[in-house]
Amino acid sequence: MRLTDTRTRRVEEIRPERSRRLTMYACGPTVYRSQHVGNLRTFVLGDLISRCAETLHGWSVELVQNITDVGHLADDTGIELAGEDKLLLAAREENRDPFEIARFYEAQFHEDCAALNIKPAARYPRASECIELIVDLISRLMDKQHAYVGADGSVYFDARSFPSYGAISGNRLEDLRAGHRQDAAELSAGKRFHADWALWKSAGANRQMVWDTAWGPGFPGWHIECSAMSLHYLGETFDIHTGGIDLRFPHHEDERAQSESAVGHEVVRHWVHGEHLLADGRKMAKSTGNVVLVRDVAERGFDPLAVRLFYLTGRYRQQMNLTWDAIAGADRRLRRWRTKVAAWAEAPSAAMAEDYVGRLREAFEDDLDTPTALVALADLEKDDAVPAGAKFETFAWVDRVLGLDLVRDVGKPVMAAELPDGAADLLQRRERARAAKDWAASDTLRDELTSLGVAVTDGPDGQTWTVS
RNA sequence: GGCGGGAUGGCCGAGUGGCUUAGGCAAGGGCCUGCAAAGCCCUGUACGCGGGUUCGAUUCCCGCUCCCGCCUCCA
Repeated sequence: MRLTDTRTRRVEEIRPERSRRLTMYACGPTVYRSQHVGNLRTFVLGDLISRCAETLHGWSVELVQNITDVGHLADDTGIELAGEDKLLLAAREENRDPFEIARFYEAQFHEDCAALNIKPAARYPRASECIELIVDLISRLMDKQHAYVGADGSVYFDARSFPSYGAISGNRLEDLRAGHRQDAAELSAGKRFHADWALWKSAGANRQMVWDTAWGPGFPGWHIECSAMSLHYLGETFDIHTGGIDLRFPHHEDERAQSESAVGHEVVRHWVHGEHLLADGRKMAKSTGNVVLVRDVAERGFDPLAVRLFYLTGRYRQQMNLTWDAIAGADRRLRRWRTKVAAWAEAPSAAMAEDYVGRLREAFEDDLDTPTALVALADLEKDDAVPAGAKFETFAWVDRVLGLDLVRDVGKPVMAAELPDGAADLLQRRERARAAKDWAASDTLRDELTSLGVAVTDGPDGQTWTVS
């Protein structure tokens, strides 16, 4: 398996350190709002790596994904307003327990992942439940002189104590512009150097989500939880760390500095970053106002997995521009494939089409070249030389990587679908109308059946129907 | 100012020094149908701008323009 490593800036051969077990950490959601399809794109990236490892190599995958439910959550005001649970909104406005909010969005995150066929991680540690790990790690960094208590009582990491700072992002400490987006004085308060960052934030006036420590009451900084969790759950060396490209700096740079300063060597063997999903040509973000949620896709009548297929039409290292036309196109292709796969499943069984399997395998291995894999599938779909049974087996196999539920409709026509009330009668009347060549009545009845969710098709042997 | 990624036909999006210049969706034509839908077959339109290298560049080099992202909220 080859993947582009952000740190080495090259495509690297991935071999698990522990021969057949791939260890991976995926930066997870901050659960104070809904995850949008841009966030989900990155999670699908991790899922693709997992599925390739399992399906193509037979490796087991140990994936850990954090749930950030403390920290910068505390002073963020960006909560969803439209279509949200009113109780939740009230809780927020009345300054009720923020953990209620966190748990609500955490549950929603899992639902959205399930809708996109993202396989669950082995663990989803919550930051709020890893405070001990975090405090221990900060203590180690203090002991090793990589951290200090600032003038404001917060604990900071001393960026200049980590010589290879910038290895992932290409940034140089001396070139970073202090306070590029915020007031420099405010940001640097308590720090010795503007690029230092908080490991432990002093509670200040906050009363909720605050823990007591030797440095006083407070809460963890943004980056430290990932170091603490990954070191604890995956060990001092693990294979792959994924995340969105925006996390490359400062989040992953800082995480790397913390982890390596603590253990004294490189912890993450390969950093893999997914590019952004754009909408209207801009990064999808709440603040930009171009957010699309999984439920928005469903509400327009599209299968959420059309979004997953849409991701697959581009490479993970490229930005993609989301349009509803593109989603509609993916949705249509998805339906067509499912219908065909179901039809092929009825044919005599046959072994997989090995030449196509080879093409597919090679595409995935080549830095997750999913567009090329989809081309191979399009070719296979139309290849008359391949028996239907072999097409079925090959599509079923590849779906273990693609995760598109391509076999969803298999066996469906065999099962007797329940007709809605009155539909059987309409069908009988339509059959009589057709026999009498009363096309006007036939069309009216077809419309009525459609509104009941029964799709009628006319063929040489009369009408057939399916229930949607 | 530093760092990272782009600009391909109506839309999305691969890719390549020339060879049949992906694929999907849409569109146009056809088959099928009483008419549709679905399905099937066929068919266009392209490589941001200006130089250079080359027999030949969308692909390599130089310059330019524009776009997106990060520089301590960010997938």
